[in-house]
Amino acid sequence: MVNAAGRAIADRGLSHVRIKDIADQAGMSSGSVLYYYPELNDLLVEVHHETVDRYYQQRVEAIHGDASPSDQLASALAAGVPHDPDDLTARLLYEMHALCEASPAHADLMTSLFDREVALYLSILEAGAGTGEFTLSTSPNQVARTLVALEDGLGLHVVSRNRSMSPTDASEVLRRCAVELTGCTF
Amino acid sequence: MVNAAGRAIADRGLSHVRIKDIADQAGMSSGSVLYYYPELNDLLVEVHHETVDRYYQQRVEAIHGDASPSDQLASALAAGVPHDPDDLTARLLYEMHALCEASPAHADLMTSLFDREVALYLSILEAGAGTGEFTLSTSPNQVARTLVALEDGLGLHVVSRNRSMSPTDASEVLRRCAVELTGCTF
DNA sequence: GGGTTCTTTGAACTAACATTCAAACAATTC
DNA sequence: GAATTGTTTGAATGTTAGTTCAAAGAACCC
Repeated sequence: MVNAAGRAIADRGLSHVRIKDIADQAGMSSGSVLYYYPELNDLLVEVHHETVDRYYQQRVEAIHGDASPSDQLASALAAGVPHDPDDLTARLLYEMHALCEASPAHADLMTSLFDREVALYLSILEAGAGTGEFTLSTSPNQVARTLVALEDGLGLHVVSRNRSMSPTDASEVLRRCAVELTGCTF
Repeated sequence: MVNAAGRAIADRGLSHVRIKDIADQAGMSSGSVLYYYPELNDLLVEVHHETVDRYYQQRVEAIHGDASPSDQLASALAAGVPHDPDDLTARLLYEMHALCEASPAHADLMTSLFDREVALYLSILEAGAGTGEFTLSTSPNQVARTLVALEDGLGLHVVSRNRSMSPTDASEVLRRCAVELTGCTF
């Protein structure tokens, strides 16, 4: 049902989604949706939660097979930008940003994802600095925050279908910036 | 009236704004709003247009008084991230991103702002490369696109009130990244 | 099987807005 | 100043989607 809600939101947009849409996606009636979520925002929070977890998990798995920090960085970067403007997870994450101002629960989820992504990069960067593969231009934390924020900006343009920023363009911008900040050549 | 609509949207959020809200902000009745904009989306496009123009104008003016490319870059960067999560213009720009998938008019506006911001950085970067103040790590276009996308990512977190990314943090991340990509020390 | 609780449904009800429009009002033209 | 055109209003209407709820159905327990 949380998945159904996610699909419905990605389909119609967060602001236009109806209870009926969620019910249809889940193959049930709107009464049943209300039965489980009398407070509809609770459902949105669960969708957000699942989306954040799924996204973070994807990123962890993306670097899982790689041994060297350089390879890990390359894999992390490749997974950092949506390859497709219709990417469900990416679209949901951006939609959810709109809810963060009004709802502390959503704000916590967004902040926690940011923090975890930064921590993920941080571990790669510190490992690479240790082996001498990377020569960081500034503090590891600063570099990690830069990469995460850059990913978010690039992803926003990809998902919004900016014609001057294709998924390929975005990957390339991110890669080049990472090369510059880490001194690592892939 | 376009201004009134902008205020109403920033107040209540794009998805919750009512015709009555716009009418109230403009000091007229809802009938009058419909009289001028039978197709309400036309009004949203005008709001977007004005917001994009105003934002770009602010950025041009921010660098206006500076003679050297280094100073111009510093000023451009300082204006590149909202100082306040409630910044009206920044909030509107992010709200409008949501409309770009469905409406070509909005998509054009977003793309045109991106292109103009890139062009603005490009002119500064090429000037600085000419005087030898900057040593660009990669193509000027690549650097310009990186800075604009990074601004957008940082701004998104500031506006969404990410507790791990204050306006001050964001400015610092942007500045450091620019130092690295241009070799310019402010 | 009878009883109890949990689920599901969809029709009826409600609330919130958008939209229409006749009438009043203001401005402009000749 | 009469006529015409442009503007504003707010009450009436229509539409959409959220919400309630009684009744039916399923699952479970003794």
